[in-house]
Amino acid sequence: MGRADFTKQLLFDTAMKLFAKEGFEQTTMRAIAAKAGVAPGASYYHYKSKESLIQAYYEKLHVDHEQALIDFLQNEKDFAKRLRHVVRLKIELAEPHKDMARALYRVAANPESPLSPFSKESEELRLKSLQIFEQLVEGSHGRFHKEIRSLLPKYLWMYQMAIILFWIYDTSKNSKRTFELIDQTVPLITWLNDSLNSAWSAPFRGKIISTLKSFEPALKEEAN
Amino acid sequence: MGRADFTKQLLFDTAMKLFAKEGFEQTTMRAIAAKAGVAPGASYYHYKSKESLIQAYYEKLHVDHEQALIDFLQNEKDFAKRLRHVVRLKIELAEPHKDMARALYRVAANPESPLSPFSKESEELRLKSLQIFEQLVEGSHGRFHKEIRSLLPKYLWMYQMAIILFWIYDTSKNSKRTFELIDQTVPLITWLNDSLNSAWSAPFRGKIISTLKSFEPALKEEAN
DNA sequence: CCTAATTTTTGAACATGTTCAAAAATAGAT
DNA sequence: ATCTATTTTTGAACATGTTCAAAAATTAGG
Repeated sequence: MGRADFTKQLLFDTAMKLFAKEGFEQTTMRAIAAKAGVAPGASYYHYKSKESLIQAYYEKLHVDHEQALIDFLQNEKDFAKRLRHVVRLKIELAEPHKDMARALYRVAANPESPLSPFSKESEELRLKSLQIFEQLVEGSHGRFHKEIRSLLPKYLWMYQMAIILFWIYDTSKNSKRTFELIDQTVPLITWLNDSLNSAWSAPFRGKIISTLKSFEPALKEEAN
Repeated sequence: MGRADFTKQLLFDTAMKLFAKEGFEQTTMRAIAAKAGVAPGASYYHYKSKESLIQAYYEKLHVDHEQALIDFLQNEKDFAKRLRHVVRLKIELAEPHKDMARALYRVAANPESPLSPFSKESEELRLKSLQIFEQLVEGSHGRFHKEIRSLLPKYLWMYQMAIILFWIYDTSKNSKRTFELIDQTVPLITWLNDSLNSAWSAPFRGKIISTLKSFEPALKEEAN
């Protein structure tokens, strides 16, 4: 690890510590640099902005998530249980740094920002996240309508986004309500999915699928 | 109108003009003050922050929305048509200032911010927005399950929030895709609502209603 | 080793949102 | 009208994210 890599890692670690202790807003770039023993400008050599430190964190979060899921997804094959666990785990891992999530979310709200979940710059991370849900569906026992099955990963990704959104605003102790929400919505999703296989839903199935198709989250590239 | 009110209004108008022309980020408080012919500090006497100018805009947007709906809601009684029109109109009115919506959204992502849609400070506006949906449901022909009917306004408000969220990220020309999304999801909502009245949904109805109840958006006050 | 090119670091300077004590304008009371 | 209290305005100063030219450290070639 060269001098530069060392400094970069040091800045990241220092920033994470300070963000956790003081909060994202309250932590100044000067403080990070000072604590790391470098000049303020150094931070900007390694990280494009204060917010890009967050993206670095999110990449790490994703890796941790993926890592922690390997065993589980190999053993548990029930769709509902898989979905519940994947989403709960994401929140559990993110919980200690909630205000970083909020900060990211803030910047991410600007579609032109490179940190937007739909931007070109974050495409790589987005696709990696998607893979988790592809894997989730892939290894699941359970009946899926053929077309639904191919759309499902993207929509489950969206579902996770929605849960994260709820969590960001959730002020209950230990985000208790978010976990309750997951526990209550996962069965609904399963039920909805099962319903789409039932005969009674036939008349509407086509319409639903075409809506789902035309608005499926564009995770790969732009098209207006 | 006293001197202060005049200055306040002048600052608001000037800010809106500059935001529309240059964008929210690109417009500096100094520029607003200069164009309005006052000192920078004056802006902060009348508006707590740059973002609070946005809230002022959102209040105005709401009033415009309400105003423009009066006639329509009196004449059109079909639920789906009412919902479609209310939500489309909101977007149409907001469209010219999309990047202000984005800026608001950004700040709003912090639940501790007074601009958060769930904060105490914006409770008044939130309740007023809710009233539109109460009115919408109230005057609708159509069958509603009794318990659903009382929950519906809040969830339609949430639906509108979701549409706004989509719109914020929508980069299609004139936000075309957002309007398509509205046109396609309104029938789905109607269908879902109708479905809940059907016999086949009986076994799940209780569960759905209790989930809807326990997670109904807390638009009035906090409770963990 | 020595030198030149490249990478990394520095720290002062800049831009902009915001604060604040002092000044100016206004309103109220006598 | 004069004095006092209150409201409104001013503009310099501050905090912090960020930039950038110069300096220092490192690497590569001979």
